[in-house]
Amino acid sequence: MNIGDVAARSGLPPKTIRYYEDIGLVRPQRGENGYRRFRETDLHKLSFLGRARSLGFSIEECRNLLALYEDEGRASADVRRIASAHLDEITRKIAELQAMRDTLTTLVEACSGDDRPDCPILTGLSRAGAD
Amino acid sequence: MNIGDVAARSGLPPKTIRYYEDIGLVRPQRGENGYRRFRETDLHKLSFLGRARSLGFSIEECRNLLALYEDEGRASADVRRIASAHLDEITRKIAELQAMRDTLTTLVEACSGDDRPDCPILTGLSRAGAD
DNA sequence: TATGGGGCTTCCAGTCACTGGAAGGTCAAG
DNA sequence: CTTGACCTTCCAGTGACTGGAAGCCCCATA
Repeated sequence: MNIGDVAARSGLPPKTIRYYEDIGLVRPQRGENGYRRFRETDLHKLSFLGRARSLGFSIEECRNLLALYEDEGRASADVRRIASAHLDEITRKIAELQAMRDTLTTLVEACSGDDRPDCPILTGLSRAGAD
Repeated sequence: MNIGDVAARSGLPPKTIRYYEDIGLVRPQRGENGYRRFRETDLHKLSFLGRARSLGFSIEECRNLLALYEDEGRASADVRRIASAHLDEITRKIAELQAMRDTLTTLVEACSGDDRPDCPILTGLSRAGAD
């Protein structure tokens, strides 16, 4: 398979696949013309990476997950540890965003949104009081 | 005020304040020794920026908000429009993170997390099925 | 007056995970 | 033989800082 084929089948852009090779996540072979030649296992890896990335795992986390994926003697505890840590991080981010949303919702609802200059949003942003 | 003073009073690191000057968000004066000299209005702007950033507004959004903040003839509708768009974006991100969390939670709960290699998390990441 | 320490300056490089674009080689169809 | 799609590499840019180096400046103390 050429890069375009794996791109279509994995859902990843060719640029991203080249980048993943650059950083050592996949190691496709090369044809005589210099083109990358991907095997089925490469495709599986890339699909795995695409799904892990879409769940928000960082590249380094993906690298570790991929290593465990390929290690037949792994302990599932190691996988679980990575996933749990990531889950905590996601939960933290959700809480952070919800706090932003709550504050912003209050401000937006208080703003008349007309052609007058008075604006509780700007007041809220400029006030030194409690956030 | 020197940069250390505004940093302490605004809560922003000196590096960030210099960066904000670089990109034209603040324009402190300069003393004879080359040091930045901040006035109270500069401090207000920086505090405003700090709060807007902490609510997740991008730098460009901050720039626009700051311009409206300083424009006595603004229409609050313009402020509200920016804030509402940002609110929508936050809501979208929360939904995205919650979808990740749901999927991940299911996977993590299904994983025994012991020293055996079987792992539903890895299976979930490698399977071609519906996400 | 020397010196020490902290604060200030600029500039360069790195972060993360790509993404865009330029310049050029390769391949299959018509 | 040409056209156009595909492939290659390399360089630069994104956003919003952050770290670090090299070098002034200022003040207090010995």
